[in-house]
Amino acid sequence: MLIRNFSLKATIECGQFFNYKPFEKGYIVINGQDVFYVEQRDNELIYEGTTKEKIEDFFQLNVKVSQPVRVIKQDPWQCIVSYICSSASNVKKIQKNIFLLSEFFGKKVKFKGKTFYTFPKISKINNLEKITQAKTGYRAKYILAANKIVNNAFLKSLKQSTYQEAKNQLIQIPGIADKVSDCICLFSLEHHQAFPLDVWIKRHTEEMGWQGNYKQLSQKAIEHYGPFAGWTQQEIYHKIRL
DNA sequence: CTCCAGGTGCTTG
DNA sequence: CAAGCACATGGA
Repeated sequence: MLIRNFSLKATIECGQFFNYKPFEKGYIVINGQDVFYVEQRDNELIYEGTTKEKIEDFFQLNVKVSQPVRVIKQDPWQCIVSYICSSASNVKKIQKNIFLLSEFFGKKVKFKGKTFYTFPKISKINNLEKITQAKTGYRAKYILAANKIVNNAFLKSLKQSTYQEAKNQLIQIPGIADKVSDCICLFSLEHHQAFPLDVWIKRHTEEMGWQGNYKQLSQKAIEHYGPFAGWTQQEIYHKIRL
């Protein structure tokens, strides 16, 4: 598949998505129940174990934004759990949480001669002791609560909601507030304007001379960067972290 | 040993 | 509202 102005490495590793493992010259990606392999060769994207349609969906190739770091569209439930884990943590530790949760509650699959685990389906992450064993710390009780609240009806409603409505539903889940709900909106619900404000991005808004609380800063960003503010946020975040 | 990490919840003023 | 702190865990 041909793809220009794109960096698979930057897109996978920039901290928006956690459930991957470097493999051969590319990555094994685990998105919900899907396990597949991707690799970039110049302007070409090679994949195995999945379909063209799923690759296009995952990297949102229908979105005509041309930049090295693309916003990934991940499985919403996996995204919810991942970002509950993200508070006061770091990428490496979040990955550890996700890998362990998958091992304890997910399904074992063989792919390219190795063993992997799919992300647990909704309602499967139902044991507080095991969730704690996944090194999730004080977030364990939030994950358990999320597992109770999130069901098919919740997800269906979430997918049909506007950005604001989705945020309102997400913050009903303990462990999810302004920042995490924005991450879920941007990284799994196609709300491209969502502009997650973490410690790094807040520094950027200060440099822009913007002031106010989370909601006010978020609105400023959307006014300034437009309907794809979230994609700009990823670029800014990537540049700051380099 | 202390500090802090892609925050959030709870308690106070 | 906004400020201050606790919260598990692991790396610097």
